[in-house]
Amino acid sequence: MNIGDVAERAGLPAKTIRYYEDIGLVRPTRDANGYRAFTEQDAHKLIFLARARALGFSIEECRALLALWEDRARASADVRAIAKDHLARIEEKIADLEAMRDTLSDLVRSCAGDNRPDCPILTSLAEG
Amino acid sequence: MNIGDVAERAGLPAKTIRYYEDIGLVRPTRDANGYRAFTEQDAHKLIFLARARALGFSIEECRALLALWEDRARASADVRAIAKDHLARIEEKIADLEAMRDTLSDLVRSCAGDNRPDCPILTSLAEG
DNA sequence: CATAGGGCTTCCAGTCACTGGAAGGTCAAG
DNA sequence: CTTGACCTTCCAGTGACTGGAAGCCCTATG
Repeated sequence: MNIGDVAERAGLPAKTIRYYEDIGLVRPTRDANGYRAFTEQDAHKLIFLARARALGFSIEECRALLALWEDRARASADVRAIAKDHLARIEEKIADLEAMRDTLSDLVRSCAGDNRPDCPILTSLAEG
Repeated sequence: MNIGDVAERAGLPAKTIRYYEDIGLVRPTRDANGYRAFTEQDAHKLIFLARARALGFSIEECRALLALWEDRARASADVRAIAKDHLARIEEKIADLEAMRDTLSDLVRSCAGDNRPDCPILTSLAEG
């Protein structure tokens, strides 16, 4: 398979896949013409990566998950620990964003949004 | 005021303030010894910036907000538009993160997390 | 007067995960 | 034979800092 084929199958840009090779997440061989040759297994790996990335796992977490995936003697506890940590970070982020959203929507609601200069948004940023 | 003083007042690292000077958000003068000399106005600007950044506004949005803040002839509509756009992006992010959280917490819940290799998290990443 | 420490300066490099673009090789169709 | 889609490498840029090295400045103490 050429890079374009796996790219389509994984739903990832070819550039991203080249990058994944650079950092050692996939190791395709090469055809005589220098083109990357992806196996079916490589394609599965990339699909796995695309899904893990879509769930917000960092590249290093993906690397760890891939290693566990390929390790038949893994303990599911190790996988679960990674996912749990990640879940906790996501929940933190959501809480942070919700706090921003609440403040911002209050401010947006309180601002007339007309031609006049008076603006509670600016006042709040200036005065706390 | 030296950089350390404004840093403490604004709650920003000195490094960040130097960076803000680099990109033209503040323009302190210099003392004879080369130290940055911040005025009371600079301090207020930095406090404004710190608050806007804490609400998640990008640097370019902060630049625009700062310009509006300093423009007595501004229309509050312009400020409100920036805030509303930002609010919409935050709401998108929250929705994305909530989708991740929901999927992840299902997966974490379904995984035994013991010594055995069977892991629904990996299965789901591999098979969709 | 020397020195020790803290704060200040600049500049360079690294972060994360790509992304864009230039310059050029390869391949299949018409 | 040419066109156009694909592939290659390499370099640089993104956003918003952050870390670190090398060195100057200021104050306080011995």
